[in-house]
Amino acid sequence: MARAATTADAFNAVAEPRRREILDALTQGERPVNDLVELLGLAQPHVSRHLRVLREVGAVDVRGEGRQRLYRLNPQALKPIHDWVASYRHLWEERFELLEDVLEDLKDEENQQDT
Amino acid sequence: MARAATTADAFNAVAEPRRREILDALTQGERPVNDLVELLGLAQPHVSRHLRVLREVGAVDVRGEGRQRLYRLNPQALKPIHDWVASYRHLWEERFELLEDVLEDLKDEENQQDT
DNA sequence: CCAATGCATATCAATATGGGTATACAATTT
DNA sequence: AAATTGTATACCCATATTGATATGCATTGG
Repeated sequence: MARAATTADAFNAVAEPRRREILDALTQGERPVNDLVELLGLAQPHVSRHLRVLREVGAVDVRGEGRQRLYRLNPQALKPIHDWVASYRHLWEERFELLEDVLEDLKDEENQQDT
Repeated sequence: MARAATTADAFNAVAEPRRREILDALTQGERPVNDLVELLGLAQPHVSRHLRVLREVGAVDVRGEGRQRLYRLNPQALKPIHDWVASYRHLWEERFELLEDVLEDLKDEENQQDT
């Protein structure tokens, strides 16, 4: 048996650095393929391929706009990853650091309310 | 070019479900290989192989104890993953849910203080 | 209607995976 | 010292990946 398909789940899809870059870029908002091609400095077919993988695990959505295809982030697909690692967090963080982070979360929360 | 090695980084190492199971098991504490063999229901050579990958990315440490090899979790190796997904968290969570989680974190924190 | 633009897909190569099985090695026990 | 237990490593196979390149298809412009 070979390694699990990259489309098997978000864990596999996101193991590829370029795909993480794509997702990172999409946090800025919807983008057509060529934007990503430029941003990543990859050949267009590669970007399309990566986007396909991301689409198959539900990490991005597409929308046709004229002859462009606009890709948009679908962050919920990353939740399983978050949930899994999050359960390890207390193991590497000391108590005080943990508290700090929680307080930071609260601050972030407030900032968002202002937005 | 082929896919990145599973030992390339924690992202790749952890993309394999069995390796996540191993890490999950190790949250309970140090364990010899055969314990994991039983827990996972995998052949011993496979478990050893998975452990090697996890060792190479720093996710576990080993210690020889008699003829056993005791593996222990090294959770800090997962921090990069956490940090990456965490930045997406606010994108999938609604404000109220976020607040709830923060409160839950606080509660967890208190519980740990009691431990 | 034909050309051009924006993407997607197909194909080829090189690679390394994960599982199976056999075997080597190390520490213990008898 | 020989046998046993606990692990690691070597080798085989089938598979699917990433990158390159060429090509197909759809939408829009002239």
